[in-house]
Amino acid sequence: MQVQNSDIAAVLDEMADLLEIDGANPFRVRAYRNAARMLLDIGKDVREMIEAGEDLTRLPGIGKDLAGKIVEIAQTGTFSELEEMRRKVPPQLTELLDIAGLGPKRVGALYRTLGITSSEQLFNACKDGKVSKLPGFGKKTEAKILEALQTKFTTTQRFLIAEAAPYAEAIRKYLLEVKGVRQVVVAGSYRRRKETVGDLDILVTAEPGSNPGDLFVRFPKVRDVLAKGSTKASVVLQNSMQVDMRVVEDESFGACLHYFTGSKAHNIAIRKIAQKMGLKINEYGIFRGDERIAGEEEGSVFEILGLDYIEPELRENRGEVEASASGRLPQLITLEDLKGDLHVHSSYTDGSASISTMAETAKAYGLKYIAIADHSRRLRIANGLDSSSLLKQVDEIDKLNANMKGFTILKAIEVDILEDGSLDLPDEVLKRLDLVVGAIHSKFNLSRGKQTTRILKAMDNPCLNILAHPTGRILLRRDPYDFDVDAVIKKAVESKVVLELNANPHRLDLNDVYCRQAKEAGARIAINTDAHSPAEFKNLMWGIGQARRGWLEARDVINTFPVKKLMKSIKR
DNA sequence: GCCGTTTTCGGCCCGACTGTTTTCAGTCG
Repeated sequence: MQVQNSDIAAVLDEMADLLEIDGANPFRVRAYRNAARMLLDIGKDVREMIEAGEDLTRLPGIGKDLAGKIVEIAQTGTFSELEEMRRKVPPQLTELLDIAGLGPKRVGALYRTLGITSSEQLFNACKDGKVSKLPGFGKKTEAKILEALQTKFTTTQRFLIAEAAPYAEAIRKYLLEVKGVRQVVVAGSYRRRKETVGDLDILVTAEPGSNPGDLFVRFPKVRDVLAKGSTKASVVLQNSMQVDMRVVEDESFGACLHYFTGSKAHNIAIRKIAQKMGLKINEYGIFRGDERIAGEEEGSVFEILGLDYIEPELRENRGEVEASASGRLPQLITLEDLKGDLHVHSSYTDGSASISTMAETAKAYGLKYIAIADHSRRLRIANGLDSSSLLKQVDEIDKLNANMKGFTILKAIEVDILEDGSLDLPDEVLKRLDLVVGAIHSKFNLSRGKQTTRILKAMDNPCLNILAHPTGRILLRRDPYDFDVDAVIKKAVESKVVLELNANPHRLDLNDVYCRQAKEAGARIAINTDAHSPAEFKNLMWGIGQARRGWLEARDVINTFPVKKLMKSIKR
């Protein structure tokens, strides 16, 4: 297994944790954390950069020191200072940081005074009343730790954005009915359309005197109230999702919305610019000295700093601030730009509805075409089509199209890419179709080399038009298969094979970073639902969210084209 | 540990809530 960026990031993050527990300079800790985050964001394989002799100090936040350490990690999986630190601070301590209410200072104190290194030891120490006697700890803290340990309270659980959406909407509606409440907006990673969210951040403006927090903590699905003040409250829902609510004055609404939309890294970048201009930004507004000069509208935050408005999906400090300053922000794709869906299933295989029902539903969603791309014969479990059933389907589609007005059903297949890189149906049959979507549904565990060769070979087949869910990940459940994404993107550019952004909220594959990498390399994307039922067309919104996070514009996405242009441009 | 139109040292985003204190440290976002 090759060392990936995420492996290097994990090692740097561990160092940051241990340094923090050891009481190191917080800015030094931040340097490690920033470096770890940057590695996850750049969309370039650092190991390959090293092999190519590239200068790592040109990466943001990487100086001579960290560059050397990253090289060492890439070669050995660790670095000498971390090994030294592990001898000084037991690495198991980092697990205690996951306990709610325990941060590096307290974990360090528990270790130094009581020698605690595991949650079991911590549990016993609390039971014996030893923890409450430590300076800085008390009875309440001890009880909180015990409760957290007993309920196995984890703050690290994440939820698919589509899972969080019904809760976000329900809480929004609930709060809007509270007397005196004027505005309710769900901010945070939900507003940035991140593929998974750790919590919900809700921003409220209300008449003076009304107290939305009182009702917020009584929302029916609340399990625990973590904190409740006059302007801020936090609760945990029955499904363990944390929800934070913040009440602000109207005059601060814009600044607060920007602040609570984040990301943290984006906010820091914005505040640095303000600082250079002698201004101060906080969640209440933009200030010159004590004078508030803006804050009611979110747009004013950018305007005052001389920046173009940055859409929430871009706010990750991945270059959007610089692009905004120089007028180079992308014109992000919107849901309305989509004209069709090129990956739709029917009851011919594992879909729940007939071709005509899927077509009618797509039409009702405002689409002008869909491609019926059912499974091929290899996928027995899904009743995959052989050549003759596929040709029957082709006949049915021809008949349906004869009676369609202003809508086209394209003839397609989601053909299995077999282990050797060949396609699961003969070329003569595939050539009868309007387009061919290829996908991997087996042998996920091939070696990196073999998996890459398999995909590249499939892309060499001129029948193939679209590579479906290219990395094969299932969010929160299954990692992507191991292959060389850079090579596949390069091949997509050369071969004109389109890469799919699968809009199913469990997949969202390609992800944001790869979408952007593909766009910059000159590859084209198709945003497809992979719908197995009529209800799944609504998933296009999650695909659009991820596409926008990947800086995609309408021209990068082929199913924004009218059907004629689409058919012309998909030809290889 | 990084960084530089206050450039090789001295900064590094900012504030709310809690609990343990009696003015503040720790945690969290």
